[in-house]
Amino acid sequence: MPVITLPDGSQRQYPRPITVAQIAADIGPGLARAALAGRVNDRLVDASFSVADDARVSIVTDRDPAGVEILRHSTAHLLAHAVKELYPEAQVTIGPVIEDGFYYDFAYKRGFTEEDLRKIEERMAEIVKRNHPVERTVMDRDAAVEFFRRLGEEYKAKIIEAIPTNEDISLYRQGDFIDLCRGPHVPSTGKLRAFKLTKTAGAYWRGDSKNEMLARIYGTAWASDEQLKAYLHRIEEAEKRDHRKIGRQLDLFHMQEEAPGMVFWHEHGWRIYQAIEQYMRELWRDHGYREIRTPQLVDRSLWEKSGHWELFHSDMFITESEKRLYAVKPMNCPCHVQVYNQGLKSYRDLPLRLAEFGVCHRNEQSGSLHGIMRVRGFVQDDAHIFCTEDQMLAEISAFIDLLHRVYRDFGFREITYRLATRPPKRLGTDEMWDKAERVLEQALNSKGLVWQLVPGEGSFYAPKIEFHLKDSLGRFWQCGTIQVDSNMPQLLGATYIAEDGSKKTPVMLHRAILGTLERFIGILIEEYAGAFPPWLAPVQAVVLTITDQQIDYAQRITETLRRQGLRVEADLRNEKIGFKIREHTLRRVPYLLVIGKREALDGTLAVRTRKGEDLGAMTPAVFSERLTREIASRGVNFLEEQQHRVG
RNA sequence: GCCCACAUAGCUCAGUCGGUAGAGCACUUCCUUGGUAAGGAAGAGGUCAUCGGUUCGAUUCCGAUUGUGGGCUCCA
Repeated sequence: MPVITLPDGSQRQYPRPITVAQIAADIGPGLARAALAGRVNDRLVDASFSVADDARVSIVTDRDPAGVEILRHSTAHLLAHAVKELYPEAQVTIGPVIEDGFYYDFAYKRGFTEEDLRKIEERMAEIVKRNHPVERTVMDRDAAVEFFRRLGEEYKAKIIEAIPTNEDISLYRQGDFIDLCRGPHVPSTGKLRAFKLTKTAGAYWRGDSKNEMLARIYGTAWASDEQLKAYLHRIEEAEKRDHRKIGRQLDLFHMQEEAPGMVFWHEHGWRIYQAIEQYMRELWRDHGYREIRTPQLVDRSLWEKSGHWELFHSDMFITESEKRLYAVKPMNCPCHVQVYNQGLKSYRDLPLRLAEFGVCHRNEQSGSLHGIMRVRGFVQDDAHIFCTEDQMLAEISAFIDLLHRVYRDFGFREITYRLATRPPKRLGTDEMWDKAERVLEQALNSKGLVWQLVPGEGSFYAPKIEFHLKDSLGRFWQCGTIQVDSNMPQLLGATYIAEDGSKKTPVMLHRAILGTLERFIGILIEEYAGAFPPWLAPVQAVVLTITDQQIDYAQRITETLRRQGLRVEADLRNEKIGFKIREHTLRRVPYLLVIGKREALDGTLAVRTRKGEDLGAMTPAVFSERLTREIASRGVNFLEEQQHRVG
């Protein structure tokens, strides 16, 4: 006699065990149709799940985020079902839900083509029409292994073998297709409607590059066609913000075949770059950092001492001169230790913070290059803090505060925090790693941050906190980092004289806020879709003449504004004003200063923003004063606020 | 590095079932001096990524290389 408590608090009693679907039907026919699954005492279950005891039950529909996840998961099964029907030789492996969709990996003699995708999609629609019930069965582990072996599904068998032997395995069947799955799933294939296969890709079996490549198919699935359409539209819009596209449109930089993974910065891109450098320099100055500069090429012996030669070798560009081998520096840390090592250091010198816009090169795998986000030549806003163990926590904490301040100034709200711990290939003792990981964790917690643990992803010399930002397509990129390292100072002989006169090894904190200027600017371009706030905009204002009569006045004004440190250009071309407005609006110039007969006569400017607002006429002095104030406050346009986030 | 796709004018893209190419924008010149998102006309511009193969003939078909894109692995 189970008593069922519904989310609204109401209770229903049934004479015998009852399924979630029956409860839904008992509540109403609409809900019965909409039911995808159930939640019984907070556990997600199939609609066919039978409730025997008293329980809290809610019906999961596609209005529930968990319901949409179930849709996506079931659509992954639908995809596998279709693939097995069309390509029986393909073996199924795994098919998880991801953000906005799902994928499924198949072992097949070749990758799937666009043509295949169309066929598979059609077959999926057909299976939906057949409306197969989706049924759950349970098998013991060994029987399940045997079962999939007999089907020729070696990968599934291997997956199940990894599950403890005494556990039961749940299988889901729809028509002739059976897959291993924890579930839950939709009650029948007819529930799946709004989906689309989006792309194919290769992916290693078990995510290990030593293993064979599988053929992956990505798809997206939604509760309704409208939602699917909205999603596809959102992706299309996001692609317009691609930094590579905008970089070309705004003439910020280019890359070319002869220098893969290296950026040719053009004047306008370089202005953004310099604005950021200048900003960071001021911050360094105000927070006790000392800026230095170290060499590009360093003899192999230093890299051997630091461990790079052994553990980072394939990432380094090596060059030879007079029978000596040099590496182009992939990191600045060993060089910074050399600067530290000049002269005796006392505990009184600590913490010592050495900063550099460090030009580094890494021979990244060709396949991982990506616009200016992932390059081979880059500049880090790098610094190394040499300190005692007692000072670590305070330094890390101050660093996180500084990073937050910087990200806020650039307009970023959403930061993802990850703690990456010791990798398999590493330097040093476990005690060192224990201590280093602990202090990073402590710092994160003391800030009350929500963070994610990523075991094994630290660098070879230290664990790290990673600060990630999102690009326009929602892909995460690590920008900031802080790493606690006792290895490097020891290997490179860094010491200080402690209070008691003994020689001690300092701890070294590796840290970057932007990460690399290249990646950071890439993210920035996508965040603002090229419409930079005035303090970063390569051109802050353009003076536009209406006729040739105003050329002299326009040139005078432009010169005046430039002398005040503003990035101002003049457009004196013999073109109609509408044409010029259009062009500079498309270039996202924050302010357009129109000069016609009236303005020339009054000694004013007609100010228009890139959003199209008319700010009316003002004198050059007033405009300059307002813009200067705005730049100093690092605000977005006085009329724009945070509108870059919308649309 | 691996899987798949792609590479045509400065940009965005058509096109050639194998007979060496076309549009729009941009560019140059001329006309136009026009008040807030494209004024008009003419002109110039391409070894169809590179190298090789097949062919009477290759930008087109095949192969390799390089680069780019989407993923995977790796990473800031």
